[in-house]
Amino acid sequence: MTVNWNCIPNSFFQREVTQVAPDLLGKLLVRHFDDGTIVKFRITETEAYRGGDDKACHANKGLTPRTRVMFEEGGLVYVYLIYGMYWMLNFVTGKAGDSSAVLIRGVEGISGPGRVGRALQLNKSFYGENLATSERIWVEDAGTKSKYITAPRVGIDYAGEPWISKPWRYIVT
DNA sequence: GGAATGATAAAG
DNA sequence: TTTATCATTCCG
Repeated sequence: MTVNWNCIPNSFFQREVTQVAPDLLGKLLVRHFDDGTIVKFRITETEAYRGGDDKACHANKGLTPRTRVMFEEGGLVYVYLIYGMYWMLNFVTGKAGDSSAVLIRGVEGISGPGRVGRALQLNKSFYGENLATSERIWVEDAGTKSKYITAPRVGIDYAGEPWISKPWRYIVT
């Protein structure tokens, strides 16, 4: 069964995270639920988390079992349970060893990254899911380009400057 | 402003 | 083992 014939190839994600993040805006996040229902969400807000120097990126605190997938090649899913109740949805970007990822911060009709995870009924089984081969979650090109603005990222005060001020948050206008 | 709520990581 | 820390959201 090829329900995801239109999914974006992994090569899309294997670029600079600061390019992938704005490119994801306006694209369709597709969720195939266990009961067969397919729902498509238009991505309206993303944030780039760059490996290497960026202290706001989880992977920068050190390679752990949880952040390991970010060191893999782009096109994988990184899900993270925050505050014990919300699953954050991230896409791993870059080549193997780059430890970069894009946080899906908002989709159309839903504001807030925690609510995105709840709407998608995410759980830890999505950790490491490959967007190109998954039959549960993937991304499609909507064929449209969206205008967007940039802004500083949210909720990363612990990272300190200059990372707090980096305009790596992308919002569809 | 502060609580809810659970996995993770670091310390003892 | 315990404790502090969260890429958040909702209620007052």
